[in-house]
Amino acid sequence: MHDTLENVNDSTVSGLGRLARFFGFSDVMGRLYGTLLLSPNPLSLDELAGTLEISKGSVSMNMRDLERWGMAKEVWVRGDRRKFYAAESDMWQIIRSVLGSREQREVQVALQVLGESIEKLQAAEDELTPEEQELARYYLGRMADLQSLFQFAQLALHAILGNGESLNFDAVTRIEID
Amino acid sequence: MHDTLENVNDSTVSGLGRLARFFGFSDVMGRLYGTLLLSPNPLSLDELAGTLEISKGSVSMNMRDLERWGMAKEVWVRGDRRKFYAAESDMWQIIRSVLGSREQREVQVALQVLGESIEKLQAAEDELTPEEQELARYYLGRMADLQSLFQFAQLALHAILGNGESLNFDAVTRIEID
DNA sequence: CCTTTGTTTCAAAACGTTTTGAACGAAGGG
DNA sequence: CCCTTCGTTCAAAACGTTTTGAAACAAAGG
Repeated sequence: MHDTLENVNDSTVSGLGRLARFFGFSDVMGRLYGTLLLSPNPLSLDELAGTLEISKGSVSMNMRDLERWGMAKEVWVRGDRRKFYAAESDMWQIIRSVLGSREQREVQVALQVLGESIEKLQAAEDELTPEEQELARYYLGRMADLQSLFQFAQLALHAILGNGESLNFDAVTRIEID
Repeated sequence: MHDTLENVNDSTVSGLGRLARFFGFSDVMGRLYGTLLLSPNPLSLDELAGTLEISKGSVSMNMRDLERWGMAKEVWVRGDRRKFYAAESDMWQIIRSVLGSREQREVQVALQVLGESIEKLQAAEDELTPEEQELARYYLGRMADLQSLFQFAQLALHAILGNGESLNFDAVTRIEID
């Protein structure tokens, strides 16, 4: 295969590995996704293992995760018993899937815990010594700061995720914050 | 100290550890920041090591990183040779610092690499066999997909970072995507 | 200067994560 | 049925990261 094609393939695959890492996935997941993305045809487990030079076991486990996140799907090839995989090509859907389930839940939990902390601090006021009361007030101030931060994150996520519409990248041209 | 105060402290500190991890920092950095955030007074290196039950060496190194990212600052106490630290309380500034330098650079690099790949593919067209040409065209399609994705990320970062104005959380109320 | 107190550095150890490969299971085909 | 091919699982090994603690260093104060 021509050098240029190989170079482009390499840098894309390793770049997607890096991106996967950044989002808290494994490097291998990103590389598998990249390999599939740059393959016009679906690839078998053995082909993936061969191309990336990793064990079949690793491919098997990581492909399962990729499927769980909707980043790849199985493709059935008539008359072939093997599993073939293709990359999910709608990247916006992948972003939505990750931001919408994982990230949104994180923010949700954080806000929940903060809310509970605030309630507990307020409820306990009577039992506190004067010094403790002062500290409790201080804590309440910091809790409020953290709350604003996570509320902002929630707003940003909602804005990006929209109201359930699928969103074409090329149509995304303006984001505004007041 | 009252149970409620300890519980709130614990969950905040460990929550910030989690958040730090999420952003690719060390757990300890987040916990140190949390401890400082919930302390009305600046804390010394030994107090931090004692509170979090980690070694002084670890505190020393992680506090340096916190300072590098502008998440904490030294506070000089008259007549005391020790270093005292306080959390940077403007969280928006921290977000700006992280998104603006680290994340933005990542996106920048990705776009750069993609651009180069596209150029290389176009430049090499003449040297390719017909099959390779077909693959090259396929690659160009995928490169374009990735480009849109990173361009979107760039837009989102710009929107959040604004044009250099400092941004009050409570004033952030609307993000729009068309 | 020397001592004391505080901080930084860094190699070794502890720890956690990822990868492997062999064993097992499943699913045809002969 | 047995044999072959493919996929999955999981314990052990490899690997990478984080933590520690001791030694070096720095900065007063006596």
